[in-house]
Amino acid sequence: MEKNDLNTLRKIMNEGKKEFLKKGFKDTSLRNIVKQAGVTTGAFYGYYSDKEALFEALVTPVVSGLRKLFISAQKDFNELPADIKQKIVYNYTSDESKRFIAYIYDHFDEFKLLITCSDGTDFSDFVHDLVEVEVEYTLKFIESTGNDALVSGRITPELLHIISSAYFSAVFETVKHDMTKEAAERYVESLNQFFTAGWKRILEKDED
Amino acid sequence: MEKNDLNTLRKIMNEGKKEFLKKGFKDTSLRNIVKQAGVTTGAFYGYYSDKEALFEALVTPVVSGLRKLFISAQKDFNELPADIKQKIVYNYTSDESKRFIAYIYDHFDEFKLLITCSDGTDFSDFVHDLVEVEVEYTLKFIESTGNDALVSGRITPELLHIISSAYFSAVFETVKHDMTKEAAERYVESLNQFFTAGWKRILEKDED
Amino acid sequence: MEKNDLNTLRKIMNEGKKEFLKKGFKDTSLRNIVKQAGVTTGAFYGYYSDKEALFEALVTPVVSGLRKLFISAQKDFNELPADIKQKIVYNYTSDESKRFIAYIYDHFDEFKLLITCSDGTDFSDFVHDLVEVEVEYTLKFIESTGNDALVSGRITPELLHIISSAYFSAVFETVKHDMTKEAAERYVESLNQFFTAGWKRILEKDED
Amino acid sequence: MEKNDLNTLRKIMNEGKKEFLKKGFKDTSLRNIVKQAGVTTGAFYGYYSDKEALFEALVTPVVSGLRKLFISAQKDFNELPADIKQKIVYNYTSDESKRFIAYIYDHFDEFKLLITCSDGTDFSDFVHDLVEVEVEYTLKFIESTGNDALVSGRITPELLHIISSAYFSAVFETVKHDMTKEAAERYVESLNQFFTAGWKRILEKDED
DNA sequence: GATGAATGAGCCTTCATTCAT
DNA sequence: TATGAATGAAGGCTCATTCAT
Repeated sequence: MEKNDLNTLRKIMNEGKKEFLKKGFKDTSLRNIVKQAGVTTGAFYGYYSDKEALFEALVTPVVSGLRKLFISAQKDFNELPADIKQKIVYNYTSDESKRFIAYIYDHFDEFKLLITCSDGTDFSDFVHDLVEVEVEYTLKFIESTGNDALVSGRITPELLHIISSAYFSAVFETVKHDMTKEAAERYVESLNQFFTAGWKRILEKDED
Repeated sequence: MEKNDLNTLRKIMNEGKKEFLKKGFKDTSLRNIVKQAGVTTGAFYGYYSDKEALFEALVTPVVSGLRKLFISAQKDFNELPADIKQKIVYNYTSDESKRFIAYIYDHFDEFKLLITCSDGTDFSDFVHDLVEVEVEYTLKFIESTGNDALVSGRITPELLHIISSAYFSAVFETVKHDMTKEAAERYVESLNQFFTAGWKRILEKDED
Repeated sequence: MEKNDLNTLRKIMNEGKKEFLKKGFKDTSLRNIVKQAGVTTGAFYGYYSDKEALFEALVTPVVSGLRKLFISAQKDFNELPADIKQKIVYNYTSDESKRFIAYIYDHFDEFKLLITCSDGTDFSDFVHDLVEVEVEYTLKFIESTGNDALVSGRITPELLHIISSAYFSAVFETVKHDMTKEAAERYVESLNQFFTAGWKRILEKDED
Repeated sequence: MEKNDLNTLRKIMNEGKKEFLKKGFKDTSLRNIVKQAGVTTGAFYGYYSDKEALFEALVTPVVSGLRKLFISAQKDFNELPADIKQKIVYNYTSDESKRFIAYIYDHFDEFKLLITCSDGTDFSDFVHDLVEVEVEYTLKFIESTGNDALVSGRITPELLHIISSAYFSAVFETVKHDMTKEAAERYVESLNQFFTAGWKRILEKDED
């Protein structure tokens, strides 16, 4: 029984993933999943309450995994003394990016699902979540270092949101384009340099 | 009613737009469009070959309009002497952005359609086109100014692609979030400063 | 077109009626109706919003027809002078019954549907409606003739309800058992005599 | 839990009763019963062959209990000398009714099941049985007392059936409406007076 | 006795599209 | 041009029941 249970569930998950990847959430039919998996619709509903529940099951672990990874990195950094933060912020970002990319490439299919095939699910803009976390911690960082960008109005939360969105969009382009992990690392490194310059520019006083 | 009868096509387009905006391309049913428009399915098929053709008709003009605007700006700039280009590049970008934003806000619904409701159509990533144009012209710019970023491998087309994607994603966040035109202009201005810094950083020699 | 329209609708109604009659509302499947009717599911939904809508369409005309007939008879009687009412009440009932039975037998299938096959629909206790009308008018009759049965508490609305239910149940037994119209008339006539005696008994003073 | 584990059968019966009462036989799903009962489908099928078998088990004891009670009362009465029967028939009915009501209220849920939730089962008109018994004994009574109602054709078995149906319908309205036992007793007493008058009327010679 | 995964036919309903008029 | 009835495949999902363990 144990063996068979795992098999059916595994088959459903595997084929579900494949189908979602191939056609996207909305155009994937349950019937097709179970047919490909060689099981019946009834069997499916023994495991999941509906199509979205399967998608969720496929994707939730990595969503919260990434989120946890990301938040803990932000938290750890945030708890450092202000002067240290100031000094290491860009290097820290670089290290963090590497772990971020590593995590993504350890669960590539799932991120592909999230980025490319999630329309019609609750995950259709999961990036938004990350953006919000980043914005939150960026605000904390700016405040804690005594930077005047916020109080002067040079930066607003909305602007941070937009910049952050730009950043994550760029990062997930690696997934959209099926880059190799190595390429992704290289590009994100460059991207970081690019963004670092940007951050420096808007965190420092205007000199237009 | 007489006046209303006059334009079946207009009614289809209006209601189609409304429905697509409300539910997205895939979840919009043709029957609902024609019902709302007060016409029949048969009438619809007199104008469009299918549901996607209507979406296309709604969106194609602004897609190519923006594309044309964008390309001509890039072309005009590209045809300037290298030293001039070098000097004015960032100001030029700023002006171009304003026209870009103006165009978007003159056709806000259509861009909303493209950004938010196009999943399932050929326009699901229409930004890609713009990115490619930008990459193409950025390459030309770099080459024509004798910058060594490309030959040194510091920059690759893929990296340009990613940065460009980031930029356009950010720009279209204004649409996603229903910003006012004025807010959008402000944010994109800031965004430009941010990206300008980035460009400077990666176009200049490494100094890590 | 007219001819075909009528045919499809008629076929759906006819076969729907047959199927409902054969299996009852809940056990009748739409698929079977349309299959028997030689049309498609899509065609069905052009006419009715769902299975219950078809049942309703089949049955509503006679439900309200009978109700109207019944109410108007009750009203007419109720508007007579009290002494006349007193005198003719039982004969009046007899005449009314005949028209009632006539109406039922003019729409026998529909009443069979209502009595035997309506479980799961809003008509599952349509008799209740008739009972309430009868109770309402019986109360008026008792009051208007100065009878003390109500004020003395010898009769209550609940008791009237029960007796009325008994009466209509009995009447519709004719349908349940597929009696001929002639048999039905005879039985209801006897039933009326039976109930008349009962009414006399409880409307008159207790003499236990 | 230990105690709870002790009686799988009881749990099935309890939850089955609850579910049938809540949704009716057809709309009750076996899966839901076993889920509520905290047992498995397999366990269920160890006790009952199918869903209807459970319903039957729930309801059969009281059906035959009532039947037995009813038949024995009828038999006892029937075995009395004709002249005695004649004299006491209506009082006898009254006493019998009390025991009848008592029995119903001792098994209220089961009767509710029978009256309100049995559609789709063989018990959907369990009253029929009682009616037939009553008709049978009424015929015997009429014959044994030498009444000419039958031979004269004034009364027929079908008429008896209808009147009997009316009576039992009325009695079970108490269950349909969740009357208290006391109210039920009162109403049935009134009902008996009502029906007694009716019986007298049709057993005696016509005098219209 | 009991498990509970699996069956698979069946349910109602929606859809883009066609076509005779 | 326009009608709108009809198509019929496909959708997600539920169900009583079985059976290997």
